[in-house]
Amino acid sequence: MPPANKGETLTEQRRRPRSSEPPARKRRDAEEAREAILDVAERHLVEAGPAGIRLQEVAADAGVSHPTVLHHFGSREALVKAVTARALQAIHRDLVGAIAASNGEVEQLSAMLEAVYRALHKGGHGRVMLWLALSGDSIDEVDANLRGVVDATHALRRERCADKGIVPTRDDTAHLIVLAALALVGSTVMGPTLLQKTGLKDDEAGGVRFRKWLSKLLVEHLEQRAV
Amino acid sequence: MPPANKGETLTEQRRRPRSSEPPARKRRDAEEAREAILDVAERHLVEAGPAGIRLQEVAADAGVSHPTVLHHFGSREALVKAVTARALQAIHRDLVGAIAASNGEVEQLSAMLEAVYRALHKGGHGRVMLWLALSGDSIDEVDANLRGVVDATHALRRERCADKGIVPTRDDTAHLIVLAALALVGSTVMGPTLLQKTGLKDDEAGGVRFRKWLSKLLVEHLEQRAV
DNA sequence: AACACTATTGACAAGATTGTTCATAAGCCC
DNA sequence: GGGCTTATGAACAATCTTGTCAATAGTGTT
Repeated sequence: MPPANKGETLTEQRRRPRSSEPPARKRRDAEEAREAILDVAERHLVEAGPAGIRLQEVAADAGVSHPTVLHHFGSREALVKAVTARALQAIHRDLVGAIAASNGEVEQLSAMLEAVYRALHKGGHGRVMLWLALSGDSIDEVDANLRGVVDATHALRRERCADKGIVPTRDDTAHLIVLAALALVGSTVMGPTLLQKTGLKDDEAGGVRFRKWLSKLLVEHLEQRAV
Repeated sequence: MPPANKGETLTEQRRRPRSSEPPARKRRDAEEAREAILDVAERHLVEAGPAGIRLQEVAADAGVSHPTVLHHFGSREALVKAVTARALQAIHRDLVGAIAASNGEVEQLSAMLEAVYRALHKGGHGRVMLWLALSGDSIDEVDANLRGVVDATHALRRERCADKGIVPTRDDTAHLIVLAALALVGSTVMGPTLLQKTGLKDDEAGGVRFRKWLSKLLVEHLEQRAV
């Protein structure tokens, strides 16, 4: 039968003296340890998604034992929540930074697309967004500002279109943003594959050319009468 | 795992007569059983990705025991390979069907986009493609015909453009296909979320409107001088 | 009806994974 | 230094997951 020995001797066994080597612990500040563990967990999140985060692997990569991870986060689920929350905040921050850096000048649309793509590519942010979207986790922390992006873009656009006497609808601008988001996020995961399978170059230059082409397409539309 | 007892009495135990109820087996043809198991496994693939396929869950949902699944597929990995291969063949078939159904007339581009989207949405094909792309599995079975799609589209386009004396480049057509693929595949996973977070309606009608808008955008470009 | 073939399953095994407990030790304050 | 807080890890436990093995039971063939 599995029970084997009963619990009387357990305390005895546990109190036996340490055999020989005191294995040199290093004690870090709690916040420091949390951040180090989260760094490792985020790499695993990017690579294998939330379901691929294993306590033992994360602990081993962070150079600690897995009970230490549990000590700092309480449970695996709490760790996953913490790492996704931190990753989504980083994505939000990087996206806002990328958009703000290239101020919404139409001439710089190509630069803006490139900056947003790099923000999504760096640190696997695009992958994280798709992992979470597929896994059913909410990504509210990220898209909370999408409405702001639409509104800001639309205001800028109406201002520029006033000269020509045409008034673009907000839905049109919103659709533009949705398309750009789908193209940029998707290309962080399927970009090289799609470029290669359509007969295009799948290296970095090929990606840059695609995004330049995309910005041209969008500018074409922006400078036309907007329905 | 607890060590439990050793194996001397195992044969004895195994040969003990069945206690009471012979639990009524139903025997299916091997091919039939394989397909039934693959159907269940594919649902799990759509829902949780290749890493989320569990032998016990698949077996339970298929109404068999997990050794039966192993009997038919040999190993979990072989099951995953079989289900992904079958899913990718189905995706290929549905995509070719959707593209062929609406013959590449520019006026019907909206209908074609809608048909391709429905093909990607039905049965979670878009989700499967993204799961596999994120998981690093190759999807060669699907995109083998992407080059064909590009070439066919480009031939049709050159024919139509001959009247106006402009010659579009193949790269331009390929970029169009890449953009459409990114938009349609991505919208099967992030579509409603993005529509909602940009302030658009996130129901089915909102999706249709986005794809109609996209077809308009593409037609605008197609009817212009092509660089 | 006897037999061969094989689809099916219960029982077991080995490893992986998460979580608990307790002793230890590192750092900090008096 | 002495004592307190707490970060850390060894050992253990419980469950999950894949895989093996042998017995059982349908199905068709002779």
